[in-house]
Amino acid sequence: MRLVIARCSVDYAGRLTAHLPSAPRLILVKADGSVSIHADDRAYKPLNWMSPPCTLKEGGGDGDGAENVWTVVNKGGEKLIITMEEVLHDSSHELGIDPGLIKDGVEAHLQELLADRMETLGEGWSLIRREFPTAIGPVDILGRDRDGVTVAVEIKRRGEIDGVEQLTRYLELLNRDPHLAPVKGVFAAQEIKPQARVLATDRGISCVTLDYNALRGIQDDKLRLF
Amino acid sequence: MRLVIARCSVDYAGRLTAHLPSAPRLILVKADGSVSIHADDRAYKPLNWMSPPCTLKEGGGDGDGAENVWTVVNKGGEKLIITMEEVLHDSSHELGIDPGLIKDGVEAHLQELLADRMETLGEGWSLIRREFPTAIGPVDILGRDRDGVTVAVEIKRRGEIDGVEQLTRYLELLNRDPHLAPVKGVFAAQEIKPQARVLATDRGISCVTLDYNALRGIQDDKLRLF
DNA sequence: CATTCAATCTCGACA
DNA sequence: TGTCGAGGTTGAATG
Repeated sequence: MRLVIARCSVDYAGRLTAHLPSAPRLILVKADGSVSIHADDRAYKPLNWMSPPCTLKEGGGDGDGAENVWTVVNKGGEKLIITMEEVLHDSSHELGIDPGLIKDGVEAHLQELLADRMETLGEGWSLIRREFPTAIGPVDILGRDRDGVTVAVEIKRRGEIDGVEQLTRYLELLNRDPHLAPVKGVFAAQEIKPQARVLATDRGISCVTLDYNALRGIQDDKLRLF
Repeated sequence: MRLVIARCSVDYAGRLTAHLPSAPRLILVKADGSVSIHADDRAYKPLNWMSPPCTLKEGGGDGDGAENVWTVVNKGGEKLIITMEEVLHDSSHELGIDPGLIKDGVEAHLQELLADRMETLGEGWSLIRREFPTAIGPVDILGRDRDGVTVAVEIKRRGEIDGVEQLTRYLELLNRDPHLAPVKGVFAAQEIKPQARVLATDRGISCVTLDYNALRGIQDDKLRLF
C-alpha cells in the first residue's frame, strides 16, 4: 500500500465525467492496483476512485514529460487522471493479504446459546432446530412452547423494524404449512428499539430482550463490548 | 488526516457485530473524527469504519492501562474498538477543507452543444427545450424532426442499458400526452455499448454516437481526456 | 428530524 | 459472464 499526500487535481471519465479542483488530498494506491482519493472528511466514501482490476501509469505516457500526471485505466475504458502539483508525503508499506471480516460473530453466538437454553424464552420450551430452512431463507430458531405450539424466533443484536418485517415474512410463510401452523413469533435481541417493539406487539409477536452475559453465564472481557 | 499503519485487530458492534483478526492494516483518522480501516485491496470500501460525527478515544478508557486500544463511538451507540498490536507508521497531515467534486461537466456540455446543433441529429431538426420537465424527471432534450414529430433525446457520455431504460420511461410518459404524441426516442452518447444499442433498436429508439470534439468544433487539450 | 431515492453505488451469490 | 439482491449501504434532497 502506497500513501501519497499531495496537492493535486483529478479528472475522472467513465460512467460519468467528474473533476476535482486542485487541493491537498490523500491518494491511496493499493496492492491490487486500485486507487482512491480521500479528502479529510467522510470515513466511507472516497472523493474519487478506480476499482480493480486497473493499471496505474505514472507520467502522461505521451512522452511529453508530464511525469507529474498519473493515469489509471481499467478494463471498461474508465480513466482517472491525477495531476500532481506538490507531493507532501509518499510512503509504501507491505501489508499482505487480509484475513477478512468476520460478521455476526456475536449474533451467531447468541443463536447458539439461545438454542441451548430455550427455557430462557419460557418454561418448557424446546428446540426443533436452528437455521430452519424456508423458501425465503433460514429461520434463526424454530421451537415449541410448553403447549407444543410451534415458535419461530428471530435473533438480532439490535432489534429494529426491518427485523420485525423479516420475522413477519417467515411467519406468514410458515403458517401456510399445515404441519406447522399455527406458528407464533418471538423477536429476541440484546436491545429492542421502541418502534420495533410497537410493530412487533401490533402483529402479535412477542419481544424478548437477551442478556448476552447472562446467557453465556461467564464474563469475557474481550468480547464484552458494552 | 492521520495515517497509521499497524498490525491490529478490530471489533465493531452496532448495526451488526463484526470482527477483524489481527493483521497489518491502514487506519485512517480524518479531521472530522471519522475512522476507517483499509486492507491492501479494494479502492472503495473500507474493511471497517465509523462515520462522523463520532469520537475517538485512545486508550481503553477504563484506566486499565490498555493504551493500545482505540475506541470510536458515535451518537447511535455504535462502537469500533481497535486493538493496536504493532504500529509501523504514524503520520499526520493538514489538508484543509476540500473544494469537492464537480460532476457531469462534460455531459452537461454535450447537452448544451447538441441543443445548439440539433441538425447533428438530422436535417431540419429543431429544439423545443432542454431539460424538459416530466413527472419522473427532466428529459435532456425535447425537439422536433423535419416532419414536426416530437423527439425526446437522452444524452449520456457512455450509453448503457440503464440509459435506454430511462429514455423508455420518458417516452412512455410523453406518449400519454396527446399534445406531444407520437414521440420518437433518440439515444445519444459518445460511446454506446452493444447491449444498449440492441435494446434501443428493439424498442424503436435510434442511436447516435456523438463526437465531442466535432461538436465543440475546437480542440481543447485540457478537457480532451481521450 | 424522518423519508425517499439515486449511486461511478459495491459486493457477493447464482444461473 | 450477466443478472439479482442486499448492504453497518452512503449521501443528498425534500417534506
